[in-house]
Amino acid sequence: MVNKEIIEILVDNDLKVTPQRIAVLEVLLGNTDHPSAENILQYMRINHPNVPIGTVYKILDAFCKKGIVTKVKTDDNAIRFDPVKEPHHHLYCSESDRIEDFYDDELNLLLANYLKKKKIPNFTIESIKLQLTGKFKNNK
Amino acid sequence: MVNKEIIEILVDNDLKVTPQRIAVLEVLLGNTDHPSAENILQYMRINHPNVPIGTVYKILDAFCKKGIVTKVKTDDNAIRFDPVKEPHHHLYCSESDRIEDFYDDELNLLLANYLKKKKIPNFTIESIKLQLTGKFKNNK
DNA sequence: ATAATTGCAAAAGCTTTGCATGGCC
DNA sequence: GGCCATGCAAAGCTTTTGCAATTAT
Repeated sequence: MVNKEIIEILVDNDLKVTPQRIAVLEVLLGNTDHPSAENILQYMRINHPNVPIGTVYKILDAFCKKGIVTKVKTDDNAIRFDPVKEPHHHLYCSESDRIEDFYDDELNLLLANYLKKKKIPNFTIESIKLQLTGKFKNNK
Repeated sequence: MVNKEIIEILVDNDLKVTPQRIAVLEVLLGNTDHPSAENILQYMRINHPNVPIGTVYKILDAFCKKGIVTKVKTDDNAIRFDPVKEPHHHLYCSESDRIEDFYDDELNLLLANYLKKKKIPNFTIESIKLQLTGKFKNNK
C-alpha cells in the first residue's frame, strides 16, 4: 500500500509517478540521516533491487530542480540530500560524516531579525542556515 | 623575494619548507575566493608550471591536518579551501559557485551567547558558522 | 500517441594512492 | 644520511551523459 502523500508530492510538482521515484521519496522522507545517492540506493534495495545508480541521480536531480529536496553542504566528496521541510539547521560531527537536523524557532527569529536590521552590502539573503560543527555524545 | 611570514607558518607547523608548499600557501593567503585544488594549480602556474595536481592535493591535505587551511562545505563535487583566520561566515551565491567571507563580530557574539545559554542536547559545539545563500549585486 | 523516464554502459570529473626519485634538514 | 616531499601514473569514487527501450499520461 503506497503512501498517498508521496504520490501527491509528485503530482503537485508535475512529475510522472513512477515506482522508482516513489521509492526514492520514501527513503528521503523516512530518514533523517541526509543520505548520499549510494545510501539511498542501499535503502531502496530492500524493496527495489536492480534500480541503477544513474537513475537515482536523475531522480534526485529532478527533485532538486523542483525543490523537493536540497543538497546539503559538506566538505567531502559525496553529495548528501535533505528533503525540504520547515527551516532548520545542521549539526555536523567533526569526527565522522554524521549530520543531524537542528530545529530552533527562537534562533530562526533571532537571526532573521538581526540580518534584516543589519543588511549585508551587495548581497540579498535567500536562505539562512547555521552550520554547527562538534561532537555528538551518543554515538548512535 | 619570498615572504618571511609564509616560511614562518611552515616552520611553526613542522612542515619542511619546499617551493611547492610556499607556492600553495602564497595562493591561499593571496586570494579570498576559496579556490579548489585545480584553481590553486592555475594560480600557481604563473610562477610554478609543471607542479602536478597530485602534489597540490598532498600539500593541501598536510595543511588541513595542521589546521593551516580548512575545507569549505559546499554542495557540489569540488572541494574548496580556506586559510584559517578569525571566525567568519560564508556567503554562497545561489547562481554560481562564488563564495565570499563575511565578518561580523556582533553576530558572532550574539550566536555564541545564545548557544551558550540554550545548550543543544548531546552535542558539544566546536565551531559556529553561518551559511548565507543568496544573490550578489556586483557580479565581480 | 507521445513525451518523459528508465536502464545500461561509457565517460567525465575529482581525489587518492603507490612507488621511485629527489630535496630538505 | 635519513627521512620526508615530490613527480608521475594508475586506480578509485562519485557523478554525468547518451541513447535505445520502456512506461506514464
